[in-house]
Amino acid sequence: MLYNVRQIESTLRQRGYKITPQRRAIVRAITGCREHLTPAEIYGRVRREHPGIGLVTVYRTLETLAGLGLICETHAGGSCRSYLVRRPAGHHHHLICSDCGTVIDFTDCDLAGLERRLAREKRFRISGHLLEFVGQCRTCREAAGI
Amino acid sequence: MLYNVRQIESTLRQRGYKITPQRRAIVRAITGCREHLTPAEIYGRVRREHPGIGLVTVYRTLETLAGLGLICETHAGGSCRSYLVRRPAGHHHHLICSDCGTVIDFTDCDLAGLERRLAREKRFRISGHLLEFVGQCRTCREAAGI
DNA sequence: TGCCAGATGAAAATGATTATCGTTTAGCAG
DNA sequence: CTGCTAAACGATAATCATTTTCATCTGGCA
Repeated sequence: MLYNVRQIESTLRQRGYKITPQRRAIVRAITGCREHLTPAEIYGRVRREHPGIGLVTVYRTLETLAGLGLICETHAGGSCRSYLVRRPAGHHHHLICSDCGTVIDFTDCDLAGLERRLAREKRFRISGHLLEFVGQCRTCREAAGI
Repeated sequence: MLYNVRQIESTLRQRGYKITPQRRAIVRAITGCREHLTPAEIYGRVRREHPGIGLVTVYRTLETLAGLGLICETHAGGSCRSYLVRRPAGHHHHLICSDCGTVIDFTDCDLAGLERRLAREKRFRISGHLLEFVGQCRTCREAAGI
């Protein structure tokens, strides 16, 4: 289950954030795309229908949305640059295609056992983890095979 | 087991890379530190004993060393910026303290089952994964507790 | 309808990384 | 030991993502 425009706007309102045309456009761009997008890509899409918007506004809005847990980021795929992204609902991870950049989410990671063991052995209080698989998606594998 | 200066220089030589005083200094800085370092930090350390060195050389050398698998990177801790780092020997992961930045390596991740399942379900050919735990190390936990 | 805190956009600052290019040098051949 | 050459270096500038600043604008409430 992914958040839709209405849910995101409702959350923003509840937390005292104003609903501006810019924010609406950014939220629509993000929810309207199946793939993860960089801030620059989101800026490009939003500009089509909202030419006056500033890149700064995109950054600010993404930060706000990420802070509210409405969108999330990736780190692996190619360069480590902060890839901004879509909307989750709860704990999840990414499966990233190294060729085309498609990102697929998955939720069940089953790291509790490992986490417990590490916490004990290394004496850490573990608060979270980052897990990303990188590989070649079906489409790219078939394209490469030809 | 971690690579030492001699092993790294030997690998460089074998692959046809020249051993320059700058590379020596960079390798020494990296192997001489228990923690992960950013390119800027490495630059700072190397400059102490080799003031004329350029930051560009640090970047070039780190790229070379990473390409040869002699050093590795982190991504999680705080900002996603590419954290350059120490030397591994084989597959491993990181346990990062969110307070002091200490990085501890661990090797056994046991993700084979999950990887197989994802490959089957999502039709990916998985080539690698990134796994990092973030938490509070013993020292910082005790310091915070006081 | 008017007000004002919060939001915006332009422009500039910052910080990391990469590209360019003329100079230097490691390491090999002689 | 000496000279040669490809590789490496350092200074500088360019690029690119992100953040800061600040004057102006506006969503949403009184």
